Parts: sequence; structure tokens; C-alpha cells
Amino acid sequence: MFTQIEAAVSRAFKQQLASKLNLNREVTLEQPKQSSFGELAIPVAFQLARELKRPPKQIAEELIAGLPKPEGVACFEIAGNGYINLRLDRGAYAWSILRGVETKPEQSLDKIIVEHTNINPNKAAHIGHLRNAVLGDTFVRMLRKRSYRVEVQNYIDNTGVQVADVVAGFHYLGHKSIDDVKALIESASPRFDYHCWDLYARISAHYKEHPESLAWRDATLHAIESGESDLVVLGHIVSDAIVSAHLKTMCRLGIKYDVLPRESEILHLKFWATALELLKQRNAIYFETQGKNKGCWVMPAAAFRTADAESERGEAEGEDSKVIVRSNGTVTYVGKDIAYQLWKFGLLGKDFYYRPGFSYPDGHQVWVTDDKPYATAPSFGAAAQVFNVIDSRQAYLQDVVVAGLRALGFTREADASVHFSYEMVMLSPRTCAELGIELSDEDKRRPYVEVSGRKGLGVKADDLIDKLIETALEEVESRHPDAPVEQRRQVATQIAAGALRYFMLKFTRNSLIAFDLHEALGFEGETGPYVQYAAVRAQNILRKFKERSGVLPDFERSLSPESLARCFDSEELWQLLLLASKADSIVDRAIGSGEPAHVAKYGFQLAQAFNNFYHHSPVLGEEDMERRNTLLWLTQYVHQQLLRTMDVLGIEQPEYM
RNA sequence: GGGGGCGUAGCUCAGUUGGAUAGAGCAUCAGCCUUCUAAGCUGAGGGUCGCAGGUUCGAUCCCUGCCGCCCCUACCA
Repeated sequence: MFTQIEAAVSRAFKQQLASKLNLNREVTLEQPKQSSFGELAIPVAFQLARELKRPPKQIAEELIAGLPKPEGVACFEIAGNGYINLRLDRGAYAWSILRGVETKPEQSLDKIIVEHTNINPNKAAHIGHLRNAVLGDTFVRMLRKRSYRVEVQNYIDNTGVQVADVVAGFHYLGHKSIDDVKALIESASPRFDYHCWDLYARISAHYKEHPESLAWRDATLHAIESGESDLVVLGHIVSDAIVSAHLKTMCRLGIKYDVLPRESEILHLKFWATALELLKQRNAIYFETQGKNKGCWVMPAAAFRTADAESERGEAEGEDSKVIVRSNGTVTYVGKDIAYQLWKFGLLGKDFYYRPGFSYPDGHQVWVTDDKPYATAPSFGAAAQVFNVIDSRQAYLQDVVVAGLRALGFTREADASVHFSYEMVMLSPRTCAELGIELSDEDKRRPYVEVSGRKGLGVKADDLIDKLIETALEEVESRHPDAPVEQRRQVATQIAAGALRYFMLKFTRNSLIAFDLHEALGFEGETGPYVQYAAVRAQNILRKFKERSGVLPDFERSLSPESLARCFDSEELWQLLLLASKADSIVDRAIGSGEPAHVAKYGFQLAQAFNNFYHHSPVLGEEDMERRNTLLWLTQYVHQQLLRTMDVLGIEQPEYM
């Protein structure tokens, strides 16, 4: 509803500009700094003042003279030295909002692909991976809430160095047979993904102490590539088992995928070979005959570097170029990524085969790529826009991928490729101490410590979730000692997941998170549980009313725009209703700015406004019927909007708290 | 060396594309539970928006130069 009014006002001003000043331009709206100024502010007069060389106030006056008032708008006012402020007709606005007159945007035809998570399948997931997955999943939820068609992909690098290292660890370091590893996967303790976590740290340390053992890695990689060895089988069962563990971990946070494209199929189905031919044909890459990259196929730096920083130093020729095919003929990760990105846009002229993978409890099916026909699957890929959720360190590689598309002439697709980047999650020194992680003297001096899979340094996702559940459970048990055990566990689990998701979302993407256990375990202030608690409170009011009176009143019969206008004369009530009505508008803006954090912030603000209301305006004790019914209706509406926002954030409302 | 990011309250962070009196949470201190459960509410203190210039009616925001921190700049991913 708020979105519609924004659009209507913007349109009205645009028309006014055209007819009065003969200007054709979009009019942006903003929120007044103070709520007493009204509901919307239009600063357009300031922008025009310079061009027209006239005082802004005069322009503002001219613009609102004879301006038709869109439905729901009470008046326009001029404030300060040129602001146009708008006030809504509170009764009319509340009446249409509360009756639920909302229009849903139509489902878009174009498909958007969001690729996220993308964890190397060689060890348990850690908190850094959680940030990626939560960001990606929330962005997907934002898009879907606004009726975009979205496909969620989780790329599995099952033939890379990291998997090879763990395979080498099993084979060379541990002398484990395929059956041994299968037994390890079956055994409950230690969990296989945790076992690999330690093994990966061990083999990495071993490489460091015995550099000659790096030959194991090469041998394993070679075996995986040629496809003819027990090591290949080992690689597959390890990565399959780990992927399955990752999916379970993410599922605890409500994160699901549609399809898992695997690197093994990119290779076996000759995706890369096809892409390579294209790149050669169109001269996007060239064969280097001299210098340090001699014998490689490289992409010239000019393709992906900003034009202004052209090589002023002439000797640097080939210095910044990116190797796509190594001199030994193997392809780099970027090369495979170009092929994958081409497929995402349907530009490769090839497709994977698919088989059903993991099934979620709700029946949702994940499909996994395969190299031979298996079953009829939904169609994947061929999107109009692609978001790759990848940490900011890989910005350069992402630039190379996009440059690849552009060099092939796919400029539209290059422009539609978005690197949805985010900063790393580090550990606070205090948290390292709490977890018993020993730090080097160098690390001790830093404000935060980098998570490192190679060093086995980090907080495992499942450990963190377990710890959160434990903390929440203590609180739930002290508050609801009589509730059934299973239910208490369920509530604690929802609170834990809510706390974790909110924590990962409250920071904007390019802000580095120094993960602090104490902070993450807090359930007070700007946290997920705070938002959940507000929703629970709203639900309690509604439930209690129904317990006493059987059903909710027939609001539309007992109230009217006029009675609502009287009640919403109160500034606090009006601001609550107004804020609650902005849920969709906020999501639209957050999609535009690509910041899930904005939705999280809004959820908190709405919860905060409701908590204020909760304390200042007792609903059930209200004696005046008209007012009581209005408060009740408002409560129902805010509850609905809170749930709507929490759904976008992937946060559930517990039954009680 | 080159490219990118960051610097806002004691701490962690917002700040809607240049606008009205710079905001939250945590922490600290002082209040509020016989009520729709206090995981809450009310109030207080706390700021040279890194520094210095510039652009203009107006700058935390744009430009330039410094200072400090981080990341990238692999035939690793």
C-alpha cells in the first residue's frame, strides 16, 4: 500500500514537472527526518533550484499549485526553504491498510539465478560459510517475496585441490581403503565432516613440514582428472558425504537449494572444452609465447582492468594478464567459472544431466548434476540475471569472468552478472581464547583473527548452532518449566536459528565481522530473538482475546474510516501502523540496494515500535470498545507484517518465549 | 608499485544515491514486574563523523592531498 502511494505521488510530480516546467525526469521521495514533518518528503525543488536559478521555495509552491492529490493523500505542505512534505489521510489510509487491500506484483517471466554457499566439500562448514549462505538465502527470499522467479544454485567444487588434499590425507597419510572411509562415513562419532576438518588441518601441516609430500596432491589431482583410480572413487564418496552434511547444516537454518552443479560434470560433459573453443575463436584469449606465462592461454589485462590505468609502464606487457589454461594444459578455476557462467545464461549450447539428490522434510527436491541421462528434471540455467554470492577477496576473479563474457560479445549478460560480495568473518581474540584456540604472537596483536580451514582454525557451524540452542534452552526451561520437553526444544531451536540468522544479517555486506561468541549468544537488544519476542507478544494478545471471547471482532462492521481517524490521531499508534505498512516497500528498496541488512534493521525497528505500543497501550484492558477494537486490529496487522518480514529474513516465530 | 575497501559515541555498527536537531544496540548509571510473560519499557551521560584543503546556499556523504588499518595483485581456489 505504501509502495502504491509512493508510486502515485512520484507519478503525479513527474507529470507536474512536465506540464509546468517542461522537464522530463524521475522524482525521488525520501523519508522526512522527523515524523512530525509528515509521511513523505519530496526534495525535488532543491535539485531544480540550481538549474533554474530560482529559489527552491518558489519552485515548490509552483509545483504543488493545482497538483491533484493521489488517493490517500491529505495534503502537501512546504517546509523549511523548499521541502514539499506530504501528509496522508490517516483514516482512509488505515482503513485500506487494515482491510488488507494489497496488490501483489506479478510473477516475472525472467529467471534470476542466485548462486551461494559454494563450500569446498572437504570439511565441515564454519561461520564464514554461514554468512555466505544466510546472505544468499535471504536475498533469495527477498526476491521471491516480491514475485521474482529465482533459482538457487550451490556450486560443488568436487574435483578441486581441497578435496584432493583430504583424499590424499586418507590415502597416503592414513592408509585408508575405500571401505575404511565408508565405515568412517557410517559411524556417528566422530562425525565425518568433523573428522575431515581435522584431517585437512593435519595434511596441510604435513605438507608444510614435508614439502616433498606435495607430490601426493599432484598425484591425486591427476588421478581425479584421468578418472581411472581408486582415488577417484574416494574423491566422490568423500565429497558426496560432505555435501550431504553441508545441506543438513544449512537446513537447520532454513536454507535450501534447487540444484547443485558440480565441477566434475563441467569437466566430463566438456563444458570447459566448449567454452575454450569459443574463447579461442573470438580471440578473447591468446597463446603466450614469451615471458613468465610462456606456453599458457591468457586473457589480456586490458580486458578486465579499468581503462584509465592503462599500462603507462611499457615493460609491464603481459604482467597483469590472467592465465586461463596452464602450460601443462590444465584449466584454472577461472576458466571453469567462465564456462559455468556461460551455462547459467544459456549461452553454452549444452546442458547437464540431472538426478534427484537430497529431499527436504517439506518435500522440496534438490537436483544434482550428472554426466549421463537419469531422469526427467526441471529445466535449470538460462537466466536473465545472475547473482554470485562470493566473498570480496574474489572480486578480481569475478571481474575476469565477466570480462570473459564481454570478450565473447555477450555484453548484455556481462552487465547482468552481479558479484554479490561480502566481507569476511573473522574471530575476535576473546572468542579464540574462549574456544581454546592458541594464537601466534602475531595474531595476538591483531584486532581479529582469520578463520583458516588449513589450520583448522575456526568455529564450526553446527557447534555454534548447538551452543545457541543450549543457551536458549536454559532460558526456555526457566520460563516454561511445565511445557513438554520436545516443544521446549523446538522453541529453543527456533530462537537459536533466529539469533544466528539475524546476527549474520545485521551488518551490511562490506562490513567485516569480528565474530564474538558472547555477542552472538546474546538474545537482547538488536537481535533475532528480540524480533521474535515482539511477534510472540502480538500473538499472545490475539490468542488471549480469542480464549476470552471466542473469536476476533468483525472489525469492518464495528469500525469505519472515521473511527480509525479518531484513534490514529495518536502519534504513537499512527507511527506504528505506518511503519508496519512499509514492509514491502522496504524489501523493494533492499533489493535495489542489494542489502539484506536493511530488511533486518527494519524488522528490528518494527519490533521496537510494537514493544513500545505493548507497554503504553494495553489492548485487552481497554474499556472503550471502539478503541479496543482498533488496537486489536492494529495488533493483528502488525503481527502479520512482523511475520512477513521475519519470513523474508528466514526467522520463525516460536509458539511462546 | 598498481587496484579495491574501510576510518562515525568507551565497544560493535546504521546513516535511503548533497539537505531539516548525526542515530541504534552493547556496556555504564538511575527507575519500572499483582497487568496482554521484564528476552521488555522509561530516563541519563557519552561525538572535532581520521586530519587538512576544495567544490556550493548547504558536506559524515562529492573532489584533491596526507595519516592509519585491511584485502587483492598465483600456471591456489
